[in-house]
Amino acid sequence: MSVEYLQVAEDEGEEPIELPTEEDGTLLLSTLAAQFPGTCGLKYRTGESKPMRGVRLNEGRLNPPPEGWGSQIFYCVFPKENKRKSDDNLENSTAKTKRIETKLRCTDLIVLGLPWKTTEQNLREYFETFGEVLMAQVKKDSKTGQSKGFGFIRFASYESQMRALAQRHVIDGRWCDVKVPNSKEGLIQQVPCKVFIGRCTEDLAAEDLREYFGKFGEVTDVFIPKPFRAFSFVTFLDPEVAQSLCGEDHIIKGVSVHVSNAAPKSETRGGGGYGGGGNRQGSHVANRGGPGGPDASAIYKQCYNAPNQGTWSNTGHRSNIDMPNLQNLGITGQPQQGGNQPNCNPIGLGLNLGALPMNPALVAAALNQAGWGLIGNLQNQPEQTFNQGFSNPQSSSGNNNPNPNSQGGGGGGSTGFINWMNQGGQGQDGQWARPPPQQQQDKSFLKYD
DNA sequence: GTTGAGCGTT
Repeated sequence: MSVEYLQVAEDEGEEPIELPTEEDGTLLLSTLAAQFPGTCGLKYRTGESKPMRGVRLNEGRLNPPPEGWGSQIFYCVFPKENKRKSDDNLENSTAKTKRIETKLRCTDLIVLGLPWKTTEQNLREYFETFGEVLMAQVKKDSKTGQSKGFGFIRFASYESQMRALAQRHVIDGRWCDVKVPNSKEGLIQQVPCKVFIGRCTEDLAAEDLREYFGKFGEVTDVFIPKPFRAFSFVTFLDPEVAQSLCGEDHIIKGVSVHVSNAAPKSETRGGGGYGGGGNRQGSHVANRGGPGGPDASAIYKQCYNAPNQGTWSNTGHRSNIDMPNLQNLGITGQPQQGGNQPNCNPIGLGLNLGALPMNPALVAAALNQAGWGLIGNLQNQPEQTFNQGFSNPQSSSGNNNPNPNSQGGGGGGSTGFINWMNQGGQGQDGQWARPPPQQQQDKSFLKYD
């Protein structure tokens, strides 16, 4: 049998090297990353003066273009870090860009939930797609050599570390969590990644915000409430960047917006509900870790049904930085089979959506408080996981398009819940067009008057 | 040869 090779270069103008493909014609991302550490994908030119085209990535395998790999040269794609160099046409192009170079030290990271079969080599190869891996070890029983199902990794760059911490992982077919050792919640940001953008106008689209704020650091999410509420949220990969922008005024497309902390103004109204529980060290940030309520995570655990190997494969969400780290929500589910799931309406954990006079802004605020600040990202979840209980009659759930590019909350919603949320304007008075099916009628902590 | 929340024999 002959192995097919394709030519890959780090960038245009660089000398390509040949990489072997697999039997099925795909190129393993790990193969690619072995030669180009830090790569997260491939792109290629379809013609002169045409834009680059991305190569499909699915389950760690890069799929050839329809016409095959051919003899053309493919170029590595690297995670966007410090994109722009100089922005002279910018009102706000101060030395801020430098802030994102703030280097924070790396720590060992614990990887929980490894399959028994995963070796240190596997572990290393998997995480090399996030950046240079300095150390990878799988803890084993000293006698039997059997894996204990967890291990440690160490990245060379804090950037990579944050990327790895920012999402859940599927390693050798199993959901795994990456955490800072002995930090209970894993990705608890001491500093919030999310900022509140006030004074937005309606023509400030998610893409505008993403592009503009992308100058200061990688933007992982943009959320614009619908209907229009004159504010939005921008989430950065680097909390330092988010922090550095707080309190500032920025001009985007001629609109002066104000950046501030994404903390909800009213922490907990009336004592009931969420805010109080998870608060630590006086921080009241929107996207701190898990829900404050003690039983919320239990409900999440019950509800969450991680995709099994047979179904997650066609979603293409791996290596997607936009994928929320569900462990923050108390979700540690593994693919589980059978069993009656309880109500999987995530709002059912306390938000009574059956109540009528509810507007999206309230929900957004409540979700924020409940630790669902990443809600804008959840549309990237495989439908069968997130959409349970939210099957929108308008969104045919037979459609399993990967929806690869997160446009934040403003993007073309594809999942039932997001659609449902975004339908807020369709009803009269900006009310929710219709409550989702399967809402729970009991405990409501949200008060609106 | 089994297991599935946790925290690293060096």
